[in-house]
Amino acid sequence: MEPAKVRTKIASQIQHMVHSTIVRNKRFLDDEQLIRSEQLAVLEEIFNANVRDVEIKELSSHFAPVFRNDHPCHIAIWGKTGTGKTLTLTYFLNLLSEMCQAQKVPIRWVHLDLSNPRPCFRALNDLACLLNASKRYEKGISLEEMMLHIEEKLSDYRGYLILLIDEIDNVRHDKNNFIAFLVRRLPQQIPAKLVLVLVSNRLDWPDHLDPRVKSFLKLNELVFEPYDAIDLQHILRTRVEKALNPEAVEAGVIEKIAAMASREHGDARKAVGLLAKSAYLAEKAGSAITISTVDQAAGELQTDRYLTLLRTAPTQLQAAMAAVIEAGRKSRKSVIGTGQAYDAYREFCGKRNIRPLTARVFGDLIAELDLYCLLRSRIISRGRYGRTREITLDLPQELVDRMYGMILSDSRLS
DNA sequence: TGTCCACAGGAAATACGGGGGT
DNA sequence: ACCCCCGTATTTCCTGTGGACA
Repeated sequence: MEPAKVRTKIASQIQHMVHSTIVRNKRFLDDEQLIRSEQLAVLEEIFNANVRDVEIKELSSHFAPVFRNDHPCHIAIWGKTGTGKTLTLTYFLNLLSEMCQAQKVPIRWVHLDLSNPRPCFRALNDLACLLNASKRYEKGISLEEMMLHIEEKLSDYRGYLILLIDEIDNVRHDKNNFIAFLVRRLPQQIPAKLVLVLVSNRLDWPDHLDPRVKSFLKLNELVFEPYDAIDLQHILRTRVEKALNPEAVEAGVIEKIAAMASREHGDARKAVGLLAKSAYLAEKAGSAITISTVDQAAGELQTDRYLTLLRTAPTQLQAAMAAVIEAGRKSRKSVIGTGQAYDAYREFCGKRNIRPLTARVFGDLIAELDLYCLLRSRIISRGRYGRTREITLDLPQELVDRMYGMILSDSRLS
């Protein structure tokens, strides 16, 4: 085909895609891809629907002293992942600073995101960067100097300073040092009115703190409940309007996704993920999103979860899984005993040049796989023929085959 | 009723590895 | 750079167990 024709053909295909598409704006199905103003727009709509109303009210009353020139105390926020802690706080603090500006109250807030773990030094360095107090260091500067940088930078700021510290329990090693700096030292060294907002998904993190630091840490507490089905429906509707062609979403779909998500975890991100997957599947099939599309999408997400779980698992666990699959194929009965599985495991390790572990650990590996629901095992007694674990693979055959293939192709198994 | 199978799974011993101090 | 220490992974050792079978 000559180039010009190819070009018109592709162009018409694209045109077609644009018109027939279910997904209008893919980015609204994934928060990572949204720029800040878009995120806020989404939030605006969600909060207008009274979702997270209680929490916003709590926050408002906590920060109300700001307008009376008082000093609010620190606040700890707890809640599971996907309950919108970060987003709600970002939204709220933006709102707060707007109001403060209107009333000429000097305020500043920074968001220190520790969603992946890092040592005290990194956390401090990141904080310093956010405050424009220093450049990024790999090493070569002591904690002390870093703290001085921060203090110096803030030495002439007299307004409110709000530090939103996300996933604070991710500070490894000398967590005490980090908190102590924020709670005890910093407020004394700088004139600003410091308010810490400490976000975490573990209720028990202050328990590991040095008691001396802990006693200084006067906290107000706020817990984010998981979203319920109604909240999730609001959230999903907003996304459908922004990201999809609403006509392509059949009645009941949103309700179904919301119900599934709230029953399982109440995690909004996962709910939106399910919506995204459904939309993707429907688009591929050229149909609207129906209830059965959602079921299919949920199934695929489940499959993906199993596969990634296994992919990221330690080699020995993979080997154990592969051995169970092999043993299951060989015996052609649905159940296998620990002994057979262990034999298969040794054989597998021999072939692939892995050092086999003892039967004792192998038993623990099986228990772990059971925990992950990758297989099912129960202990039975066969009388004088001994006691053993009865291992069953009751996952769909297709999934088992994919898992097996994935393990074999793993680069760590040479 | 006692025996004995074929493991489970707890406890202690030991090997390993990585971080922190010097 | 080196070593030491400590937490974790693994091994070793051992006791316990439910029920078929004689």
